[in-house]
Amino acid sequence: MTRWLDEREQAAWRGLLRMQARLQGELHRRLQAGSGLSLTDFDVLVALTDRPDERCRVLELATLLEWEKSRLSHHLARMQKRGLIAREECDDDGRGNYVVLTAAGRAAIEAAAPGHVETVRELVFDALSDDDVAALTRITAAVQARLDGRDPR
Amino acid sequence: MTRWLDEREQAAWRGLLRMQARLQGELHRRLQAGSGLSLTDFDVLVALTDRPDERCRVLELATLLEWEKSRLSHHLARMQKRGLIAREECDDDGRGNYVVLTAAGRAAIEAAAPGHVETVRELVFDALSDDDVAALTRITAAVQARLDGRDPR
DNA sequence: GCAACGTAGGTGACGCGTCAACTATTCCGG
DNA sequence: CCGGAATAGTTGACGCGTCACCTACGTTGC
Repeated sequence: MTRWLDEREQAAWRGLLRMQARLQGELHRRLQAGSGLSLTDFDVLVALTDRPDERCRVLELATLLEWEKSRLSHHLARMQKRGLIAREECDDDGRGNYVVLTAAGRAAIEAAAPGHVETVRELVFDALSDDDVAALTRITAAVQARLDGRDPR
Repeated sequence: MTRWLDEREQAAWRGLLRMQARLQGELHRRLQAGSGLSLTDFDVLVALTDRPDERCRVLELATLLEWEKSRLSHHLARMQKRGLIAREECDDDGRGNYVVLTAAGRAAIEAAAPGHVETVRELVFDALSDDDVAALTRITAAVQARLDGRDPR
């Protein structure tokens, strides 16, 4: 027997789906308009900026981002064409490649970041109380525990 | 001056982004594996099933789903090729088209729905308390109010 | 009754993500 | 060392979403 969602659950579920779609759309549009970067470009550039030497092996980057390697490979090819990143050969492993941030890439992320954070704050955190923020952290952690198969409750 | 996110805010934001990506991926994979439908197919079929006569004008459907008309048009073309929906001409408006559910479409959604709901329950609602569900509803509503420009706080 | 405009819907190109297959290198057991 | 397995990364085909543009029909005003 299927346990269908009751009224309260449906309201929450629909709210989540709709917020997700709209929020991502709006974040993407504003970031793109303000800086020419996509949300995914942003994630890649942030990951590279977080490294001390602004370089990273491809598969390690894929792990950091939790992306499939093929998705990353395609995306890096496009970003390279736009001059945001470059590749460097790896001395100790002939198969490997480093992805490195270019000057243009660093400039792009530095130009984009403040506006993006401001948008997140405006659309999300300005709308939430401290309790809401705590609840959101708790909720997202609980769902991810389920996704991990780590079973709480 | 940019108001960067503090620790608590970052934890919540990262949690939301990560949960979003993982949850959608898992829902998609399971639905696809169980029924051959994508999440978007599912949305289209649900919208049609909700109508008394299982038919709907294209642009009205686009409004219901909050999709761009061109996205819907492309998607309907693919679904039509797979036999899930069909089109019918509209008598009172020579430009218009009805999208109608086929027998195969109805069969597909009826086969897919119970498992999908079960997955949502298992991955989300089984992990949440009543308070969590209420908080989630509140949070998603607050963010959407911001997206609407309806400004609470 | 016809020009101007609005509306319903489709199309083509392009960027993106996934899947499966592929190349090139390294590792490891004998 | 050498043959097979594992690993790093790329590629191509295909489905999907967006944007800009297009066609065809309806509406409205003179």
